[in-house]
Amino acid sequence: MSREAVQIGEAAKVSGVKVPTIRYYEQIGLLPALSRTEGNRRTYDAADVQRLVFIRHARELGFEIDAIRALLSLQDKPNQSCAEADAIARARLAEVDQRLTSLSALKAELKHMIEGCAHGKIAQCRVIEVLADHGECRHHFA
Amino acid sequence: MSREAVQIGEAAKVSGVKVPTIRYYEQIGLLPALSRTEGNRRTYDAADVQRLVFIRHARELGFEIDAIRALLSLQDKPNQSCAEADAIARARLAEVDQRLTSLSALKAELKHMIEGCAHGKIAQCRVIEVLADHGECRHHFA
DNA sequence: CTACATCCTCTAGTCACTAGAGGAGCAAAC
DNA sequence: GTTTGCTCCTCTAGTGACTAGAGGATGTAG
Repeated sequence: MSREAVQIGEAAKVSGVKVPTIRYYEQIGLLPALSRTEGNRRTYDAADVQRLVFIRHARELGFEIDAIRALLSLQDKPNQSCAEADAIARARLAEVDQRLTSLSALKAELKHMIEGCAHGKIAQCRVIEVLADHGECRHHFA
Repeated sequence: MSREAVQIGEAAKVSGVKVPTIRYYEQIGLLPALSRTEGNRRTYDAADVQRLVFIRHARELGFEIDAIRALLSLQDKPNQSCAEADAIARARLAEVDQRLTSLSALKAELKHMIEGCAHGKIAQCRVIEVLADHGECRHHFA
């Protein structure tokens, strides 16, 4: 119905992506060429804003721009076979799994640190010790 | 006993921090001024290597350089109160918790996508949808 | 019609590295 | 004793993903 097209400031407010970042995303080709007003201002319709929200979420979750680009390319051609999507999804899943493992370990360590700190001096804290000595950690993070 | 002083390559191998990164850390003052050999080569004793391991772990776990600098400064004056270290740890814990929540949700959706993809088209996958619409997510991440 | 917000482009800065050029030190092989 | 080859040195520049600022155009409200 309504051709609700907003300008960049409103798009930023709604999507949660900052104005210069939106322009940056356009520059690197993460957003398609946008329509402009007479006065050369970018306009964003609902789909564009949706795309921005998607990008923000993915970035917050630690996806790199190239991974997001891949996912977006899938979104743009939704009738293809799933082989490609499957490959991308599996790769991301592996990445996510590894991140989860590392973060769980970190969480345990941080809790431990805070508990240790509750009653003492740094000399008794294990923050540094834990991070310096932590034997079973994984070297390759992401 | 042994004044085991190694050169940068060995220090890198043992600590898991790359050679140029070690030099970079020295440059930004994360490592103290190092002793050099006659031929101007950096030498690292056990404590230096320990410090590098500590830094690597902290970086892998998502600590920023400034946070690490703070922790190291605490390490260097270990008789002070823990308040500062505690604050740093608590801040990280909150962030890590949030990240864990988001990643768990994403993992579920990626699994769902892979399952869904086994028999269908991308149109039936929910990853993109989920990332675009995810309502209960938090905007302010770090 | 003048203020003022919002937009435009462009360049440069940030963080935490990473890569490369060009050269010196040092150990062993010929 | 010199040549091969490895590790090291400094220095500059490049990366990813933004972020900040200059300087100017547009669009709206009083």
